[in-house]
Order: sequence, then structure tokens, then C-alpha cells
Amino acid sequence: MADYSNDWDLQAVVRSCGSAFPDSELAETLPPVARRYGARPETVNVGRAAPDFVGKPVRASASFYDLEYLDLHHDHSRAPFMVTPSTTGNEREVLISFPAASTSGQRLPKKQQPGRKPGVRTPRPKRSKKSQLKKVVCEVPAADGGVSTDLWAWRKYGQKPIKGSPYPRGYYKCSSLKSCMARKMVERSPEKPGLLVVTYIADHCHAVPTQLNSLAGTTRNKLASPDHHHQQQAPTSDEAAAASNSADTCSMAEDDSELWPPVDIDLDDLLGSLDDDLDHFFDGDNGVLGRRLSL
DNA sequence: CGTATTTGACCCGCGC
DNA sequence: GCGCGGGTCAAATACG
Repeated sequence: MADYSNDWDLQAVVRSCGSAFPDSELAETLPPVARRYGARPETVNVGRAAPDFVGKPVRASASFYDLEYLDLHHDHSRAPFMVTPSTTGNEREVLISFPAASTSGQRLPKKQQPGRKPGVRTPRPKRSKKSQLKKVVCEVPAADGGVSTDLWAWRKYGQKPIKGSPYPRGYYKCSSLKSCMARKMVERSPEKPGLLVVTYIADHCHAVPTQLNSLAGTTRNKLASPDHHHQQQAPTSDEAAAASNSADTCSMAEDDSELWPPVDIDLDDLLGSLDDDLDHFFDGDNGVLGRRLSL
């Protein structure tokens, strides 16, 4: 079956980045997989654009920063990222980078260690070949307010230290739909600690959730507690948390106060203004986008 | 009580 | 074939 049938979200990411360039430049910059997005008229993706949020730290009760939010069709000079083919040479991989990195916020600490009893283990289905997975790699500023975050609801399912990198990598899967295979990995760039490297893998098999974290009832939006500031943890854990929270959508949980400047915006307010913006957007000369909204 | 996060254990692909 | 390293699972725990 066409394994690209659910590509649209990844393509959306690429599309978003692509607009940072003049079309001609984009055509030269992107590998085939990145240029292919235009050929999907049936897509249901709503490319929300939120130019006002680019580079602007915002705090919300859930994630709203998708690359989709970045304004890709208006002001190129404001587009905070660049798209380049992955250095791996893999056609299925695209590197999206956000040059304007800022310093990372410090995250807090956590408590003790849960664990898992050795032994019992259920058999798991065979893993698909890694090399066959579609990947979109984004580099985003670590602490500028989460330009990198997206509309999807993610649930963290793992974290691993990566050889050669002082920073651990966080693993997230889409929590909107249990059957959704979309995943992402978030790690801090060893060369540029101010950058987070976000790798999107697989596709969402559903539309952007109108209610983020639909499976979750709660988004752990812990309030900052004084204790948090006194507890210190291993740097790698802090970094991981910072990375996760900065680039993740729904896990911007504990103590964002250190990570997020004191700008408080409710998601509803945010989306409300966004909707206005979108109405504008779709009513304008963007017939293409309008057509893409074919739900 | 339900859900998210943490984190050690386990699984598996890949290079040698 | 073996070992390494990355990716995933799932129990324990935190939190609303």
C-alpha cells in the first residue's frame, strides 16, 4: 500500500520549513521527499499559521507550536528556520534548522526512581527496519519559548543517554490516538547546546487534535514549587527535561517558569486569535491552503 | 482514580 | 556470531 498515504503531517513540517526559502531555492535545497508535498490535494491538514508566535515565547496549557504554526507563506525574513538535506544522505530525511538559537533554560529535578521488575515481559511485534522509517529532523532553539513545539499531543515513553552526546534523548509518541504511530525524538545538539534536535518519525493517522492530550485528561502543568528550585539533579537529566519541555508539546510541565518567560497565554485565547488569523488567512489569496482544509 | 512521567530492563538492528 | 548502542516496554510513582 502506498506508505505515503499518511504523509501529510510530515510533509506539513517540510512544507512549513520550505517556505523559508524562495521557491526556486527550496527546490534545490530539499530532497525529493521534501518537495513532494504539493501533490496531495486530498490532504486534510490545516496549515495553521501563527506568525505572531515566531520567536515569541509563549506559555500555554498545552502545545500549540507546530512547525505548522510558523508563517511560511508570508514573511520569509521572519521564518526562523532553514531546510537542508540531511547529512546522512537519506532521501527520507530532511534537516530543518532554526539558526536563532538561544540559551537553554534550566529544568528541574525530579524525585526518586521508579523502576521495573526484571523478568516478566510480553513479546513485542517485530520492529520495522530503522532505515525504512521516514524521518524529518528539525533543529530548534532550546529555550526561546518553544518554536519547535507542535500541535500534536505527545506522550513521553522513554529517555536514553546517547553515546557521544552529553545530552540524553527523549522519546515521544503521539497520545492523541493509540493507534497512531507518529513518534518523535528530542535531543540537545552536542555542538550547539542552544539547539534541540527534534526528529519526527512516522505519520499521524488522524487530524490535529482539537483537544490536545485527548487520552490524557490532564496535562501535567505543575506549578513551580520552591522545592523544585532547591533540588538539583544530574545535568543530563536537567538538560533532557529542558529539551523535552522545550520541544515537546504537551509535556511542558513542571516549573515552566524557569524555561518560559513570564508571558502567560491560555491556549484558548491563543487559538482564538489564531482562528481569526486563520480566517483571514484562508479568506485571502491562499486558495491552496483553503483547499487543503477539506475536512 | 486516571493519566503522564521516569527509568531500568529488554529487544533488535547493525557494524565488525 | 558477538557486542554495542539505540529504541521500546512497562512497573513504579507523581500529580490533578
